[in-house]
Amino acid sequence: MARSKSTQLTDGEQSIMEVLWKNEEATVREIADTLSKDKPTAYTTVQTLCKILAEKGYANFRKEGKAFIYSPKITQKDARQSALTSMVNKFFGGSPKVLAQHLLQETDIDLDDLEALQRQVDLADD
Amino acid sequence: MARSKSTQLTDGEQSIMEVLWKNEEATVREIADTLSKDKPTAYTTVQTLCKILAEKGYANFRKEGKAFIYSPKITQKDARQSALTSMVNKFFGGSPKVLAQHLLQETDIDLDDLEALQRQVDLADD
DNA sequence: TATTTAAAACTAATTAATTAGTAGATGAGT
DNA sequence: ACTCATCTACTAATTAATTAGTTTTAAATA
Repeated sequence: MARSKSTQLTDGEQSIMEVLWKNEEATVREIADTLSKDKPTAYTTVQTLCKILAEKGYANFRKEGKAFIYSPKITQKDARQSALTSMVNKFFGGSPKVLAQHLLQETDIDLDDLEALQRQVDLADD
Repeated sequence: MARSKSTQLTDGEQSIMEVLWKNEEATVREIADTLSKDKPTAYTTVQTLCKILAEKGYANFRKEGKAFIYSPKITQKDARQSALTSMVNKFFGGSPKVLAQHLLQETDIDLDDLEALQRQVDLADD
């Protein structure tokens, strides 16, 4: 037996999704160029990862001319939620409250910050 | 080129650390038995993982008789912090506040809960 | 239309992660 | 001391993840 395919976004997949979320849609070329600003990335590497993202159901694609244009199939919010859930399960005994407590204890976030955030949440409907 | 060794705890490593944190220390046999309650796990599988945990600096070991006894070298709190930091970087643009906002929006945690947690934090000095 | 260019498709190599079997060493009990 | 149980050490197989080269195809342009 060996490892089973991760349901989570891997690091490589994640960095491409980041571009797709920012741009709404993008060609492989655009993604490769964007990622290469940060770290030189071969065109074919991006191509491979895009194909995997589509296979895994994270991205859609359509053909325009001879190039594929990729777009996100899941929202960033959903990806965050899914990552958060799995991390809470793995590290915080499945309890978001334990995570919240950890945040209050170990980061510089305090109640005032959270109250401010709460107000934003109440206002915006995103 | 291929993937580089993960600095994060992998799933397998994590499940063993969980036992070590709960028991303070444990033999391979004890860990294997504990994990097997959940999912049948070969003794040698646990043995391999324990060795890796020691190599990676997550666990200590000492010999007693012919058996090794493993103990955690990092605290659960540290593991949580490190996991949290890397997940905030990966999914929340490096901002714990964005994570906090997400928590308020997408989970059933509200400000009252957080205030209660804050009081606990203020009392306990852990 | 022939050529150039750029994209997809295919191929492939490497390594971590996962899982566990087998052989050999060692300590415990008789 | 000898046997038996058990532990470590060694070996190994599989697959996802990562990265990118090579070949083929198709669009653009001269």
